[in-house]
Amino acid sequence: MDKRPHLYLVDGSAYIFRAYHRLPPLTNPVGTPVGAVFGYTTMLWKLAEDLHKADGPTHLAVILDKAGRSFRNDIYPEYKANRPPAPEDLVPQFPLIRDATRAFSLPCIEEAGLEADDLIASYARAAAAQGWDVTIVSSDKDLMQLVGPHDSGARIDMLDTMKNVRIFIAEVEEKFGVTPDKVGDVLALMGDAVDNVPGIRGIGPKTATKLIVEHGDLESALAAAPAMKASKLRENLIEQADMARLSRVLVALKEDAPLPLPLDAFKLGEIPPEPLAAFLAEHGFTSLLKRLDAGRGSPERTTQLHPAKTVTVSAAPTSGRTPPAPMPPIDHAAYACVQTVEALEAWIARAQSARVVAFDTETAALDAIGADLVGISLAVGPNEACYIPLGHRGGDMFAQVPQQIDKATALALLKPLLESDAVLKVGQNIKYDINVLARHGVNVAPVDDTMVISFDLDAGGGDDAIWGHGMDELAQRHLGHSCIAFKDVCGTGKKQISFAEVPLDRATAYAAEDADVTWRLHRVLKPRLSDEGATTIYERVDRPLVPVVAAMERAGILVDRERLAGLSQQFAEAIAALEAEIHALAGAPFTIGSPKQLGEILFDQMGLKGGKKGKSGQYSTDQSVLEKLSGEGVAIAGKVLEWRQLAKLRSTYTEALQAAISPVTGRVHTSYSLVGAQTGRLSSTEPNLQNIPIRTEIGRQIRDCFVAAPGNVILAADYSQIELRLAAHMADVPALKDAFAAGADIHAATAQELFGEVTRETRGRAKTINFAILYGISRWGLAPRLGVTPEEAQAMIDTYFARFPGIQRYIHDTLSTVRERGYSQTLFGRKCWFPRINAKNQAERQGSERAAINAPIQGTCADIIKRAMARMMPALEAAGLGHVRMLLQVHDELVFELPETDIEAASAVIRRVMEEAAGPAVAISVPLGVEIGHGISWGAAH
DNA sequence: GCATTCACG
DNA sequence: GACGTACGTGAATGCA
Repeated sequence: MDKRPHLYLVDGSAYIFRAYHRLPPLTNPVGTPVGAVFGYTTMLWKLAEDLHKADGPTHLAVILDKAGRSFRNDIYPEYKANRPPAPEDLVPQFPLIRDATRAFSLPCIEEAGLEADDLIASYARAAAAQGWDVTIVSSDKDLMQLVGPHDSGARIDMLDTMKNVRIFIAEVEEKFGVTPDKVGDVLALMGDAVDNVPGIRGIGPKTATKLIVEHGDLESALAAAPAMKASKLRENLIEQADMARLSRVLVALKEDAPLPLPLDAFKLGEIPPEPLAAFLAEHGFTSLLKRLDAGRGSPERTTQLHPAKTVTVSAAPTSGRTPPAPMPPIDHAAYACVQTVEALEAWIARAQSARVVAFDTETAALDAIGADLVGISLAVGPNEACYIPLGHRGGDMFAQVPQQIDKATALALLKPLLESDAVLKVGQNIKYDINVLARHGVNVAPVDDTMVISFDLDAGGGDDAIWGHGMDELAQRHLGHSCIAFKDVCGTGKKQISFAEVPLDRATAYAAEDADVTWRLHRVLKPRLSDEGATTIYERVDRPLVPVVAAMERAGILVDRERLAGLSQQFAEAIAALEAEIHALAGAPFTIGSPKQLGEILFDQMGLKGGKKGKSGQYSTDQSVLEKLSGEGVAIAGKVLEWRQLAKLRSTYTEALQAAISPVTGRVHTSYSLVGAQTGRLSSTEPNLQNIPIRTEIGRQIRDCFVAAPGNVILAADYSQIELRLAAHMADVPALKDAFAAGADIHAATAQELFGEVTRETRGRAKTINFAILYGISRWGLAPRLGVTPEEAQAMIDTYFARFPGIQRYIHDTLSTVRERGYSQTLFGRKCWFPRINAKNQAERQGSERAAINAPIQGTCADIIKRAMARMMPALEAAGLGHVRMLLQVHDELVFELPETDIEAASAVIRRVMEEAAGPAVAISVPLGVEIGHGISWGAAH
């Protein structure tokens, strides 16, 4: 079976305008400006590389605008009339675009009287009609009208090569709030200043979308105008209806233009290297020329990187995704150690022209906020990597300090590269490197993170053990390579040395390998995002979050050390007193903290009733067991519970938090993991600031130790019952949705439905059952929590399902999808894999089923708050509140620090951003409630 | 290194 | 007749 044809239509004219503004003003050897041409050439090169991918092009054509009038000028003379002339140094580049296209031996189409958009539309429709997939290489919003599936089974999508983003229906909806077939209607209402399409005065994108969503299309919106309440909008809609209709015609694409060349003429074959080489040489594009030459000299490498002579379409496999072509094995001897400014400048130039550079920072410790920068490694291709030592010392006080570039000098040279919009920086857990470099005044952007990409592709995956996303594991899994172990370089335990003391040859092998592996992982993993439908979650949710979370970690939070120390002392005294009491009650001293000893004391020595645990043969002494005993009047049980609470609070919180205060900033900086929870939640470590006590009065005192700087307040904003709201929406449960819409107490409303009356007792039971639903319910799980028999629990579950019928359907549909596909998805498309969903072992299988029921709900909640976080600072800045600091995220809560004078203004922005965070990608049919509080401490903010 | 316990959403 | 139970985390502790 042959691969289905896939036509790429390159919007050449639009591209060079963007490239011109994005790229530096390069000139060729004879002084002609060629910056935009270089960008264009690089793009074609990249597209040619995609030949290897299953969704890469089999056919390709470049479409250009022909100078002069188009048929739209006949309809509306002012069309595009207010365009300023092209910049002086862009004009001579237009003809070079044609040269570049010819150099690749690619067809180039232009037609008088037609704009590129019309030719693209006509070709796209013609190709789709005969069952070809089509990718329009452009980001022009007018062309978004074309995106979507075709009756023939083919699909038309778009590719923005500058942002490296695929645009399909979801992305169009994200931009316009409507499906692609309605984009023309929205454009007609809002008009287009650049093209001088009039639209309707006073209507921008927001109103246009709203009108089309409400009324369905342009004519219906215009027809509905007289019935609207009197307003400027109504007046304009009525008065300028004809302008809107004219605009509708102007923005419509001509989809039936005669095709100057038949589709078959666009078939891609070998790209002859000679004309390309001549063109690259003429314009001084030496980096590309070198790659082309390298390709010609070594055919194996040619096939993986270069659009040279061995590249043929027929070589593409027939179905599925093409595995990335093999890369040469890791060769540590190929790595360079950069010790002079000249060598560094050469590497920076290579990275600039490669446009993608993997990099990694080495530090003296694992603390991004405080550790010293020891070196930086870069990679621009497989085995094309270097290490730049910056802070190495001799191994001991007598050894010589190795030759290194001065740190400040090197960073000043690297800064433009690391901050350049035109160069993508790739890292493995790049949040760490962002934070290290932020301390040196370098703001790394734009970035890709191979760890996060891996997570968005494979969360929860793996056959038995859960797959990790650490570099060593990824290298093993995707590259078949075992990385040099850190402990082989620095040792372990007492003999461990700082990376700063590692000799340069070994440091180079280790550090440059990290960058090389990261570069290779990026090459393998990034294309999978679009192949496997993970682009949206990565590009719209997780990727934008990386710098945001990095900034939160750097901000840290102030804790009151003296107050913590006071609590610690208080707890210690109480613990000592309890210890004496417990030993007296037991009749002998023992280690209270040992569940094993405690179990023997309670159940063997004292002869109390209790059960053994399966595997270890040890008595269970957890809270529920001790509470039961305590309720039966066993004094020692209550004392142990009290002892455990205080011991926990002291060791995990009051002591550990004091130790966590950074000597550099005086604040506590947690580290968030973006890949820590399979559902998409963040997790927090060192210290974990997502489990600070709040549920008991005694624990709550610890929250009071998290304070605002003088003159500031802590502001906490919580989504109220968000998981239950999302469950109501996702399972489409009218009774629950109505209750939320009415602002009711949801547990009370549930109690009313289930038990016919609301008392403290029934509300409590309803709350338990509501949670049980979110977690994947079972009669045996519910029964002990309600203190009823499994049969009684089952009866309540049945009543719940009867009253809220959507729930059972949601559970059933979710499970059958997961069984079939192997993964669940959130409303935003985040996948979570469940490899054990069809396990033979019932316990294992049922465990997976419960997790699979919960994952879309918990994950959607995570997606929503992540979107809020990514939008928060821009929204605050727009309101003149850029100094507000977002400090913490606790799953459904965001914590801020701000001057007390800004409480009101900031609250309004924060509430709006959080409430609207699902849109426009997803419309939730239940309001997302946000509760905001503030005070001098985190405790006081609740 | 593993099991147990318990802090949070 | 089992499974021995709610979902998702991280840290401290005791013990082999």
